[in-house]
Amino acid sequence: MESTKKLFTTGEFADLCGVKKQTLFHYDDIGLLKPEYKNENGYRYYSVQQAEVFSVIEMLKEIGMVLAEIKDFLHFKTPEETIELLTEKEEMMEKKIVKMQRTQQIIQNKKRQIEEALRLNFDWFTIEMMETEYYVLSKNILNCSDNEFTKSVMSFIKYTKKEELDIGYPIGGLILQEQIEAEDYWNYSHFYMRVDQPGLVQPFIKKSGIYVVGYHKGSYLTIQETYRKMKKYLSKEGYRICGDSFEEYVIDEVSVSGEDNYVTKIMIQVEEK
Amino acid sequence: MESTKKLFTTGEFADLCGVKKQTLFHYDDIGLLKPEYKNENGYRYYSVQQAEVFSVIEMLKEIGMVLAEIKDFLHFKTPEETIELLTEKEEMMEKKIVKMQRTQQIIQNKKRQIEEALRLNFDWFTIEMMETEYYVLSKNILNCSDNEFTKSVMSFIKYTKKEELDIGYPIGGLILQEQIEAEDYWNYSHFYMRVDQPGLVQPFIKKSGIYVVGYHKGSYLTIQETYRKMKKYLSKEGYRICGDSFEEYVIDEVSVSGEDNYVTKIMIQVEEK
DNA sequence: TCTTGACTATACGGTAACCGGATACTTTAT
DNA sequence: ATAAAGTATCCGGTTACCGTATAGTCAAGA
Repeated sequence: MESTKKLFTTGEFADLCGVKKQTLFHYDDIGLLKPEYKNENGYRYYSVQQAEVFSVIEMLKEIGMVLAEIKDFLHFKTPEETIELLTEKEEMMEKKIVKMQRTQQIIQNKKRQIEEALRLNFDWFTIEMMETEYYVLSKNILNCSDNEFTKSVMSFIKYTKKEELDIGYPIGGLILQEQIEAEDYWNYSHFYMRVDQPGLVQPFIKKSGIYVVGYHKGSYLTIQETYRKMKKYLSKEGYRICGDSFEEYVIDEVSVSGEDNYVTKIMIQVEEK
Repeated sequence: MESTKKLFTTGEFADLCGVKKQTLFHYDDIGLLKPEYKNENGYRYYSVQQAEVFSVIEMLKEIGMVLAEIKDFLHFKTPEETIELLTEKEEMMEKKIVKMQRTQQIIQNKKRQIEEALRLNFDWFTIEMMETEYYVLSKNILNCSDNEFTKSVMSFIKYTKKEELDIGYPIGGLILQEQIEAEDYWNYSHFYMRVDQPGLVQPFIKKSGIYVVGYHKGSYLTIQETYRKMKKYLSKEGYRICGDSFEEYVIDEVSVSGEDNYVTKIMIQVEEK
């Protein structure tokens, strides 16, 4: 709305739109938003309406269109096409928002994980009552070759990505009771990832019950030390292992530098002797 | 979790992470994510843990950190700092989400506006009962100079931006009853923008009542034609203008090309003679 | 009317975070 | 041993600008 053509200079218009003059030069260059009028010396003058156009450009940018697309759109448009595009973009926005909310949840979970890790004492073992938890498992990787191992990791990680199962919980490794007893500590049977809701796919269930919980600090190459101490602790306290071992990196390269500072949480179901 | 160092080639790792090899080369170049091991021929090999690091990098990117920042962060980190950063970024995410939701709302309103405009007949006038609506107004711009005009538009638009009042409704122009009667059709008294909730600031109120509603197609320079027709219509139907005129561009450069296709909605409160 | 200071345009270079292609070399499976 | 598939490096290009230098222009006051 304006009474007569009252125009803005590039500087004013840039200020109005909250951008640099450069941006307007650029938009002029690529033909996205040409000033209403250019005087004989090349001075640009913009109208109020163009501020509306500018804000639409900003909006379309925000929903992920590149300038060239926006230009095309603003050139060949009918109200119907505009509605169509807006509808399409509205859906994209929705997806983006959902993705960001998921990321937010991941951040929260990671934070909680680190906070928990900060509060704990690595040298102690505890016996804890644990609730049922649900996991998705990778293929069986017991005694597998390097090649099969890499393939399994890949397909598992890609699977969790595709299904959007990663919500900030770490990837865990499952070691069967047999392997623990045989001191075959680096022979995982599966990878796992915790999921919140039992969901569509048949989940693996970590039974509720009493678990020994311990933390190993340092590279996984030295994890046998912690397992040995844990076994000693268990026999002293009168417990016996009665399930598989769940291993999770609770502190890894993400939050500290160097393997020596990694922390692995170990959980094994036990029973009183 | 892994039993022994089983490594991925660049191609495999890229596939695993869902990116191009180029990205990994780039991250290696800038020192953001260096492969665990490089053989004598320069072949890169990545570990499973690095996939975790990669996904954190992606997350940090998503929340708006540039690679250099991410690199710094991943280098000088303690769990405490990680938490601090995550907390900060979590808030940023929240704001971003809110902003996107606002954009979504704007899109919805624009769509509705265009849809309404598509359904209407430009050549008819109607008498409608209208509910109370709330507006924010610009400074008074009656009889003002070009310079004052531009200044007022600027401060008004900047104000609506700052206060985030623009939720997809068009900027409107208010013409006082006097001006309408004097056929002084381009002398606006204020700009306005409709707001949903009465909010903090003292809003201007468009009273509920009966309004004549008409649409002008074409440049605002020819709007007097529509006003004349409207007046004729009103006297024929036995109505008299009893309020100011509210003008809104319902179809502008945003959805069509060229002033000739613009559509201005005109609303004036009336009473029976 | 002239001067001065604030503003403007153009041109050129640079930035981030990659992408794609060309070329030459390695690995690996047969 | 050989071929197919994969890899590294170099180089240029991309998008949406930002900064700076230079030169020209505008507008307000003396």
